[in-house]
Amino acid sequence: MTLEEATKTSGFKNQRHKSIVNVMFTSYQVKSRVSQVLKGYALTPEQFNVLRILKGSAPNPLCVKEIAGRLIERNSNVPRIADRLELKKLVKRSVSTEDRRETLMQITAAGINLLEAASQALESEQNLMVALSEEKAAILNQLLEEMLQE
Amino acid sequence: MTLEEATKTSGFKNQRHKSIVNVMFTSYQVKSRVSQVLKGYALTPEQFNVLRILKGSAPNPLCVKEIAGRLIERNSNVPRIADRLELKKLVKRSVSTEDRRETLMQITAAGINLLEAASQALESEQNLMVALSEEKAAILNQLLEEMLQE
DNA sequence: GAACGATATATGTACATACATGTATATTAA
DNA sequence: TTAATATACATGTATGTACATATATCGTTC
Repeated sequence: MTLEEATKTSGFKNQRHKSIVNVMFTSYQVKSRVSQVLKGYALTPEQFNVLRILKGSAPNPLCVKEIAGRLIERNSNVPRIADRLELKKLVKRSVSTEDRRETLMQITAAGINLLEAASQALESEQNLMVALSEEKAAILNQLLEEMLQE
Repeated sequence: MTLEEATKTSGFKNQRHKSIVNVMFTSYQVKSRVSQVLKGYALTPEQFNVLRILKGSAPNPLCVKEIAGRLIERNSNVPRIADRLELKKLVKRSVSTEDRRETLMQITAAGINLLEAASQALESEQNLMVALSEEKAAILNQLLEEMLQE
């Protein structure tokens, strides 16, 4: 499905205006496909990202602030995502002894197992999600980064 | 802020993998900037989009299904967005006489006024949001559309 | 070391998405 | 024409974002 079909709109003021809508549309499509794959593991994209960040630092725990700082969506409410992950026993929480204000989070063995299975599923779907050559993907990345400069 | 700074990640498996994260990151940044501008008009991006769609068909009303079909985010819950717009008297709802299952929505004069003011504000911020030439924006659009093909 | 301001996290509320289910109306089939 | 099915919308629940505020702890200053 193309952007125009999706929004039933053909009148963009200019290419830059179209880029704004296009980036949001493409992001939505990609995120939907990611969500579908993760649903098989009962994970939301946000929960998956928190697990991924925690695995990156395992076996060392990370504090909530550190996790929030690595998420794309900066206003994600890490304590509440953590609530759900803890209920599923995918992470453990503890109070830092160095700074008792900090809540440390650590991925559990069950969390690592689930994350690895989900990651593998996502990886094998990547070809379906991005129909671009490496060369074109590199150009796309360049343009996306340029887009946000001021 | 670049993608790598934002996510504190430098290890993408390949350019296509990076494109996935990059599209979501750029979309989030753009949507945040749009939200900021719209906040001055007490509108969320979703409310703005519904108003924009209704203005496109004004003075003819549209049914809920039709509006939902034109939104990027397909699972948006139009009745609830409509609730909020109606509270602010920006839209009117009525039952269709042709098919009493349908709820017709129509933008009010107040809705048109607010939409036009907000649109103008967004337009004048567009240069801040998209730091691309028209030529590069056209290439970006081409690549984004190619990305989703199967 | 007590008071003050800063910081880390938690929590409350409004809005939104994702999806299941309920309800009214329309359409189709028997 | 009635019964079954489909459609359009509304509503309930779980999850998440955005943002304001509360609470505990830390660091600093007097």
